[in-house]
Amino acid sequence: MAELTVGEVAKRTGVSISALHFYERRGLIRSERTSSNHRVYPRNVIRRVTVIQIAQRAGLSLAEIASALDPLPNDRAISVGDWARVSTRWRDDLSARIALLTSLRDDLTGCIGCGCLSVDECPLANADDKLSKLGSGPHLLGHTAGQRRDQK
Amino acid sequence: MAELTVGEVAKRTGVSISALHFYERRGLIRSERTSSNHRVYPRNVIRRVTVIQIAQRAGLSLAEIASALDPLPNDRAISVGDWARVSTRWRDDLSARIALLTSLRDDLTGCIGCGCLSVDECPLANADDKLSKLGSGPHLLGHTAGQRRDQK
DNA sequence: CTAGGGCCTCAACTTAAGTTGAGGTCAAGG
DNA sequence: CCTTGACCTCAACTTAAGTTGAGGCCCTAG
Repeated sequence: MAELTVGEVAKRTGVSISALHFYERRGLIRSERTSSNHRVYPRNVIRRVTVIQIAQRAGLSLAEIASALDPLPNDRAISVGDWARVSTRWRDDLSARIALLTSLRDDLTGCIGCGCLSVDECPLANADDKLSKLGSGPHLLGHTAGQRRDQK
Repeated sequence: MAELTVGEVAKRTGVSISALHFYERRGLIRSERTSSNHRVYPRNVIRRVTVIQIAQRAGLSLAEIASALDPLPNDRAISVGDWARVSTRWRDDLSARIALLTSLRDDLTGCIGCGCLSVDECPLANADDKLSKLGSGPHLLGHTAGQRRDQK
């Protein structure tokens, strides 16, 4: 049994069938079809989906994940080298996000109870400089959203 | 000049007028009207909006912010005590998010190049236990989204 | 008087990541 | 033969946080 059906992939990865269809439309995974038009996946799709899940937890959007995964083989298994390249980048992204949140938390800790929220003196109130770089732009949203959503 | 117009609030806080309208619909801020139906805000709305921005950076959704701000006075300025109560809670949320991302990063660091992505042995591949609480579900998206949007 | 600026409302659109449902196919089992 | 289960497609809906645009009011300056 070298190949898997959608249902099997869904079961093994915990990702819903509709999400797998969706990933396929977005170009994150690919499938072959049986004579009766059912999807069939090579076994390594499991690893690919796993990588996608990790990246999502790290806060990347599917678009970002897609572009990172793009150069990787679809048919062949993801190699150690491929993974090293990709994971290093993601770890760095994560570090940046962590640094951002940490500095915000530190400011927050310093300001608890200080009542200094006056727009000009508080580091929190005018931290925009600090945060505008990473915090803004098109990704935070998608990104953060992902995180928050988890909690519901 | 004890009162502010929307345009002034927008200018001072960096939040667009349409976003201020939106916050009002969501119950995060409140306004009075002039005889010609224009919004007028008490000066402390600036502080309130500042607090909203900080919370958004911390990763909270407007709904969460609204419920935290709910018990706080709309008319009177936010007191030091109010702020301490609210900011302490947010700092703790932030700490939790930071811890989550940090553990993910550590796993990622440990796994770079190990090629162990096999579904059963890798801490990353089956970290679901760890992360499922905070990381999955429908909310990931929305939350992140807020942050992302800011940047545009 | 009329142009412009600032503001108002309301509806529709946007992105992300999926989910949900309707309607249809195919193969195996009773 | 007919039902059931697994799968297929396609369109529409969902949430979040706003943005955009149309159509309209009021006040001030030229």
